[in-house]
Amino acid sequence: MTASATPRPARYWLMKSEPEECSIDDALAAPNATVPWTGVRNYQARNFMRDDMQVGDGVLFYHSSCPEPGIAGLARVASGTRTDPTQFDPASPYYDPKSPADKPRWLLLDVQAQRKTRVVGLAELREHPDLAQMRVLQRGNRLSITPVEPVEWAAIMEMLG
DNA sequence: GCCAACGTTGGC
DNA sequence: GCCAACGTTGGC
Repeated sequence: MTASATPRPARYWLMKSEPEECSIDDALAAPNATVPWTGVRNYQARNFMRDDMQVGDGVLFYHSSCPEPGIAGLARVASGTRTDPTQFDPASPYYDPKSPADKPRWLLLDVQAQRKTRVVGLAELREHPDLAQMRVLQRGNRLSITPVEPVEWAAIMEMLG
């Protein structure tokens, strides 16, 4: 008899992307609306991908470093991790000459865009009491991937209607 | 363009 | 292992 793995409850994440590089529109226009999440160069964010994110997890697609920063769409984790090839590409802005070819430092996973939303900006997010602890709203937050609590996800779904 | 916050680097 | 210097992020 085979032990059937009990799927863990869905988790939720916020992933930042500069829309000039890959906007929610760009992701939706990609084949199968799926894009490889290249360029993560922070160990904590990498470890989230490697250790905690699973196919099917919900993703808030966040636009950063742009005129209207905020949540701009919904997506899902669409693959497990694999080597991020941009770390070995000298022409890439994400090139990491210190990453050993036989032991790559950096990983990526696929993200499948589901839909574009209205932009929910930081000011609006800060108004919601359930979001007071949200990682992306904390002072000095710089992580490009952060966990989102179920209560926070629910509040944002409600804001989106 | 400013600047606060944070992670990384590297000398010691 | 400490910690100052430096580079990057990212909202404003």
